[in-house]
Amino acid sequence: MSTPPAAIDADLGWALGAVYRSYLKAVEAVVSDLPGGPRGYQVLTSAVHDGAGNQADLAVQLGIDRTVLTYLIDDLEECGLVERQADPRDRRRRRIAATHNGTTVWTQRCAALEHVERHLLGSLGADADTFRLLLRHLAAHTDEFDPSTSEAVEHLERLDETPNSRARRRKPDPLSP
Amino acid sequence: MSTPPAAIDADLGWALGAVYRSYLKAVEAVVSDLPGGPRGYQVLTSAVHDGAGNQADLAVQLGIDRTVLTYLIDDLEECGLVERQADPRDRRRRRIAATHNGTTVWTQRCAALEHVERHLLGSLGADADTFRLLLRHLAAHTDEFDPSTSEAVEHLERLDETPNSRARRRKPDPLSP
DNA sequence: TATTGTTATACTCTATAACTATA
DNA sequence: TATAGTTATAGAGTATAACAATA
Repeated sequence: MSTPPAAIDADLGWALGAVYRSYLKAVEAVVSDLPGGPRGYQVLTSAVHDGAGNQADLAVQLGIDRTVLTYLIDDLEECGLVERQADPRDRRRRRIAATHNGTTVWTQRCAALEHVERHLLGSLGADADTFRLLLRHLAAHTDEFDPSTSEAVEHLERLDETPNSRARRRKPDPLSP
Repeated sequence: MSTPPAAIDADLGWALGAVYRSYLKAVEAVVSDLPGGPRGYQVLTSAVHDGAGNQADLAVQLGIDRTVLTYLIDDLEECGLVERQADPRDRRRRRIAATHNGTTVWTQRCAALEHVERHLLGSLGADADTFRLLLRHLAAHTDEFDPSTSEAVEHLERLDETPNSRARRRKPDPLSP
């Protein structure tokens, strides 16, 4: 067999996953003692900057379920990094605010993360800033992408409806092309 | 409070996560009927291109445990997409090869994914190719990054050893800056 | 009635340990 | 003895459903 048309290196999803895993591994040393690890740090970031009005919005922003966020904030609050403040205008809502200690901890970790990220993007050389810029732009515009309106699905030939079974010991139907 | 120094949008980890989640959501419609979803597709990609010599290498490449890969290949094999072939030179090793059907399915999905990815990166305009290039470069060089040798950890002020407790109902020690 | 957040519970996904077979 | 792969099991992570408080 000659050179394959597109090896796994060409797969955008694989590359995204590989870089993301690499990032998580690199960052672990800096934030592993925070409850929730990298995600706990992101909650702290949002709290320091008053990023989200309430928990529901914050959960969407972080891509997690609101019930998961409850436990996460519980731990951060018990560590004295953030605190829940009732919104006087809507007493159902809770504003997540960083404590003084939380702000100090965040500032330190943020500086350390800058070093890690610089190292992580080091192989890009002068293009590291370009990558940051493009990635930030993408992240800011993800909500504009609606898969349901994509023509990619229509492009895909119709397949027999074989629902994806993740159950381990179930014999799946063979996929026909 | 004036403009915060660095909101969550500036966080590289958040941006990576947001884009990665967006990718997974976008791709789901194309690969959801494959066992393992996007990851099953990646195994199929590797199988089509003879990407990994054995399962252990493939597991490392995909960032998953080898025991997880076993179940994943089980399902793909039962669907008739890949098959395990014993390596004649080391009969412990199994080569994961795509079946004829698997190659056909992969070719179709790969074409559909191209559309999804183009749509996903659409907001970057002409810079989409640049982003792909930089991301691929990063993914190819992730192994060069060793967090243990990073100066970022030394940059971080020494903290009391407060191991990260993910247990839900345990009172964690308060973090001192 | 709808929404925010919480809690209990069930489910999914992943990792650990022990095993077989090959080297 | 060490390694590749498998299996059973335990564990971590996540989501579903029911609830209380507020709108």
